[in-house]
Amino acid sequence: MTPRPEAAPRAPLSRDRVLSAAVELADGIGIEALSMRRLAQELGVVPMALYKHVANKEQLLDGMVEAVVSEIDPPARGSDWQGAVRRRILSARAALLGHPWAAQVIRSRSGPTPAVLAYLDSVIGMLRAGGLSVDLTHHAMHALGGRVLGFTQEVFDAAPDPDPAAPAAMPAEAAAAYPHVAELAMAAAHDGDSVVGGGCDDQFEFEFALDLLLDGFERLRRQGWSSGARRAGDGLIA
Amino acid sequence: MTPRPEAAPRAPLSRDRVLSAAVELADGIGIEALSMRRLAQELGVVPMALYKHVANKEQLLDGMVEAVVSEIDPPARGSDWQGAVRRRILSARAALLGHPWAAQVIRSRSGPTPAVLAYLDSVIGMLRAGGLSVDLTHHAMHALGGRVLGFTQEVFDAAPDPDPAAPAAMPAEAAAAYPHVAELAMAAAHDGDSVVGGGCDDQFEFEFALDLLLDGFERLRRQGWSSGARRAGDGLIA
DNA sequence: TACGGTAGGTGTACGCCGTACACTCGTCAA
DNA sequence: TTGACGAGTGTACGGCGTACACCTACCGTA
Repeated sequence: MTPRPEAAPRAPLSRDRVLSAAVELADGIGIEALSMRRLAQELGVVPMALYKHVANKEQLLDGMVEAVVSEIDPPARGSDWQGAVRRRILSARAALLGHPWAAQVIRSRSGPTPAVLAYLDSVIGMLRAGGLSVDLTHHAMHALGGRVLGFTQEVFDAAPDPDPAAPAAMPAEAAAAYPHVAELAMAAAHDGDSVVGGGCDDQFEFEFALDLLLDGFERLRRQGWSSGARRAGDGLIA
Repeated sequence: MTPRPEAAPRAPLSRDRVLSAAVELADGIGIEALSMRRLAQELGVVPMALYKHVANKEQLLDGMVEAVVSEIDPPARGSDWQGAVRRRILSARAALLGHPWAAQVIRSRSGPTPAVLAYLDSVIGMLRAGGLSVDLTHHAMHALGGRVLGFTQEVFDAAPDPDPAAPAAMPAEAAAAYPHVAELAMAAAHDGDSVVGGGCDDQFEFEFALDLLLDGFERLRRQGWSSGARRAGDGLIA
């Protein structure tokens, strides 16, 4: 009667259990509050027990990234390259949207994890299949940057406003000092947009920028653009 | 003879001295190694002395951002709006390029500091003066995102390769698993580009993406685009 | 049945971190 | 002369990641 449930004997740890608990905890309390000690406590275990399953906190974060990136839908078939890439990127965005910490963690890693690499590989493949040259594909991937994984590229990481009831119509003194910002904030009155990036329609902003880039790539493809010609100067497009 | 230089009596601290020492130290040892204790030591002072000049580490970081952003050249006059915005953004990039930690710190702040706000205000003003509608300007600013301050938008923050002599031609096994990535890495042989973002010409990539966006804005302006019409779907441009 | 190796969980401890709080000491106005 | 004040100090606390030694339950083998 060794495994008798006299006091809920706690399931044994495993790397997967550690990682998914970490993801869930980060979702709940934020990545900056996620510590090895806090995670251990959540799992009903002493902190050092975690180190039997992950080498250190860095590797824990890597594992969390892998877990999240693996949720991205596989690529769909058919249709034009722009639509295909668009759908894939939007599904990446959807997958990462529930894990606001993921962008920051991925950016902070020094190199890509296998799942990220596989994802990037698939997007590159779609661009190539769409007829973009290696050269153009290369620059397109740089131009997309983190956006390829669905990251928003705001100046600030846009912590959700803790008090959405007072959307801060800009303190009037500030509005005078920064008139153009104030004009934008005023106009974005579809909800209380504070400065830039407060309460706008993130999804629309994301798709706007994405489509602008994809259209640009397609235009360059059609005209056989190559990075050899026309470097600096005014405008890539004649 | 109180201030006699018997042992280099150390200049008194000041907020400015603290901030500029912090900027210099972060440039030297990296932002993650910058601690209040380390900074104090650099200034020949006990850690708590810093707290007479900055409220806490958060405010220290804010002050560092202000210091760096204030280095951005003032806007130039004349010429078309694209050229003007382009030059301003490239000078922001130039200013922040010497402080690789700045992008990360700015992103991690929850709100904009005054200098950042003033800079954004000036860029918005240039777009408006160029004839973009409030609506289009708003979305353009979101599309630019951190790029408006010269941030690169790579998936990874691209720590400089500590061993540039071994540029990692991709381990062959990896090349097989990620063929499209390998193709790109191979082609970007103008130097040892590892994966995506290793050793490419960052300045070119930045200008490529920037010009693509600016051209897109101008195109939308010319056709009187408004976010009211044509939301989701395939392509912003008819 | 006895035994030795091993994998997983524990406990203690170290050196960092940010910073609260009480203090000393030099300067200067009244 | 005194007393307030601002700058720098010293000590201490709670948190962090994790090295290292330990215990213990389980296993295959002899």
